[in-house]
Amino acid sequence: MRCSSYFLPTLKENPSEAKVPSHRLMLRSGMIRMVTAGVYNWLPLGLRVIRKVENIVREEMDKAGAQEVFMPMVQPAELWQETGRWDKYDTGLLLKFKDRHDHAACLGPTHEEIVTDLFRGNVKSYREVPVMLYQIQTKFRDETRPRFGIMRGREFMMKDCYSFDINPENALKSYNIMKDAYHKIFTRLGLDYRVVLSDSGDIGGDLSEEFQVLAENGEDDLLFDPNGEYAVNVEKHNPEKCNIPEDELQKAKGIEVGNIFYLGETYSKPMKAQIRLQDGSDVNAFMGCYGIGVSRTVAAAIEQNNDEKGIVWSKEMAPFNVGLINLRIKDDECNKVAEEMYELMQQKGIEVLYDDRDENAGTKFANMDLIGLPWQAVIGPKSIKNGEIEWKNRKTDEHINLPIGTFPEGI
RNA sequence: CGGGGAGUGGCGCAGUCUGGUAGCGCAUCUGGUUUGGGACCAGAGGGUCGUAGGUUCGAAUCCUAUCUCCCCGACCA
Repeated sequence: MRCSSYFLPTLKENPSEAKVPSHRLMLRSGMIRMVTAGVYNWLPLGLRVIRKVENIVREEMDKAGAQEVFMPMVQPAELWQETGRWDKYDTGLLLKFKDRHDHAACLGPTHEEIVTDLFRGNVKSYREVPVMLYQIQTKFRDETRPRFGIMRGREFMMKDCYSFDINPENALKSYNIMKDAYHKIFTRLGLDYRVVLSDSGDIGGDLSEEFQVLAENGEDDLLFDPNGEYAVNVEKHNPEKCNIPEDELQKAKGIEVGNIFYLGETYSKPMKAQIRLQDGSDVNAFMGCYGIGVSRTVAAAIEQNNDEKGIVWSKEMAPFNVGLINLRIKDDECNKVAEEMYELMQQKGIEVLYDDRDENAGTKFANMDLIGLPWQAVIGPKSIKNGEIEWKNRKTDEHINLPIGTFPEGI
């Protein structure tokens, strides 16, 4: 992609409304723009990062045996009335409205009702389970106080997965398969995270764990013992069940990027989602649900990886692998080398953002540092007269000169 | 929802107390000089001050209402 034709509106100054690094940097680097409180446009650069996260999530979900579906954003009131959640959320996050037939509906904040309805209408036999269905989709929760950019938005991108089994034992197997997949996902994304026990809240069920990215600006308070025996969200902390002395517990702030719930019959019972067993009897499906805040994960990664110059992307999440900087767009030699390198990288499948604008060196460096691609390839008269290109590692700030047409290791 | 702060060209802000119809930096456009860390010179365009009422000869400035955004708290499958 060429900067000269890329829709990438960067900001030199900090927008006044952005108080945390991720929000500030996402606005400045041209990843997002706010439409209204908690609702954002994702611009091309930001969307590329979202897609990277989505693809990793998708790969690991598929490997774990889950199957991708796509459920509706608009959900009829009836299904929510079946579980009692229509009235329960009357004061809160459900954004309700009526269609032209005066039919009550809501924007989906989560999909337990929808997926349970899908399951009960189409799965009847123990032979057909376990079933794990997931989607990556926009959610809407009418939060009373959206904040920190997309960290707590009202509309956001989420991966939600649901499992169905014939008994608690099998359901826990599904739960653990998902837990394992989550470890793989957050490890691949290069995030420093902890798994903590959490309160199930309104979703119900009796076992839930959260995947928390450690960050100063996290909204959740965590407690864990250094040996890893005990780790909780403070809302779940129970001194009686904790063998560790209070003063030996470590405290940390976390951003909840994923959570997994064992639901049991919470939804299948009121919605009569039953499975016929070998002996001809029917049992309620034992369910689990598993969420990952895809857009929030992007913010969490930035909270954890930034410096005074801007974002520092991991290889897996970076919107492009390389930022190619041509310092002298009007110099024939520089231009020739830059164009050749741009072509070569594309041929090699290296995703490259080519700054081909007629700007000052300082502007280009500052912009590329802000965007935070893992590598910068700098083409200027100094290096090409030796037949070399200067490569800069954004994270380590190491500079190395390599012959034109070659690449640093690990790119 | 309670408390606090703020709305003035695209962005960041000054002006408001002590009314006299708007200013600065960045960005944008034109021309030129530049080009290894957000360069310089000259010129140009762009706002009627969140919105609605009111007071006044006159309102960005005073009064009332309202909308929006941000922060703290409560809330947050």
